[in-house]
Amino acid sequence: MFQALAARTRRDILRRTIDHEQSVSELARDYDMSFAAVQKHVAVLEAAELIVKRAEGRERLVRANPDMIAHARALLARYEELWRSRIARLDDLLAEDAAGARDDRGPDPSGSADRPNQGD
Amino acid sequence: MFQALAARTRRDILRRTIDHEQSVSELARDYDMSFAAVQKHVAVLEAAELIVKRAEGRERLVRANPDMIAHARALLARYEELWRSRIARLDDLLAEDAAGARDDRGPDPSGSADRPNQGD
DNA sequence: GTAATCTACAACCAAATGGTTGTACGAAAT
DNA sequence: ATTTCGTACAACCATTTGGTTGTAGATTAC
Repeated sequence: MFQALAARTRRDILRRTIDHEQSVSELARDYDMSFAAVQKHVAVLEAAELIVKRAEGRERLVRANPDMIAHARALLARYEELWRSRIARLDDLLAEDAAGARDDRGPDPSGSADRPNQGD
Repeated sequence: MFQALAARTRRDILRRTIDHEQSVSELARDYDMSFAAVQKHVAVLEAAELIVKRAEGRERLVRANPDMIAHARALLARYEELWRSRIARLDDLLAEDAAGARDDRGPDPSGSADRPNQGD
């Protein structure tokens, strides 16, 4: 699933089909690549269940599957949950430790806001 | 970034380094692949800023960067936001349509919004 | 000092990925 | 009926990916 989300074109297709369902050729029209290439991207998204297809005449209408998007988000949320529970554990340790030596060298979650630019 | 999250081994490294920072060789010890392979995975995660490395003697200690994980999650949340706003728009359209067609006072949210998919 | 350890990096390889063109087939339009 | 359109799929190609081994530089241990 993350593999399916890894290509920009596929994320764009996903975004567009959230808005409203579109046929494969409608989608393909707006990308600077062949119809077959877009069709393969759609197939990858379909295999990951991030979209669903529906036949209407000779067209195949594509729409996003919000359940799967939510699922991806939930997986990442679990990582954040791990992080928060780690902080909670550290807080506990520090609270106990604070009675003894107050050492200012440690993980600094509040100030760890590196620039979250670049890298999609 | 999604590309960096696409490989299971890398997601596992990420999960492990959320818990506590570990050296590259500590990480490598638990995978059935060469040290160099793990090192390359770490490099990919580092390039995506999903982890940061810190030198301590001859070791390189790896820890997850929760800001970047939150960023990934936020991107997916935007997709969900698009989905919700699409629903909201459809509700608006139906409400306007009801008000325009009739000189009736007030929208009709009771049961008329039953078909959010055009032509399903 | 020398040896062992941890890391980085280059060169190489097989497989997957992202793209192409060409072909084929059902549905729609003429 | 013939053509056009929308789709699927195969074959092919270049690049990337995920892995390997080997070499070299630091740092630590003996």
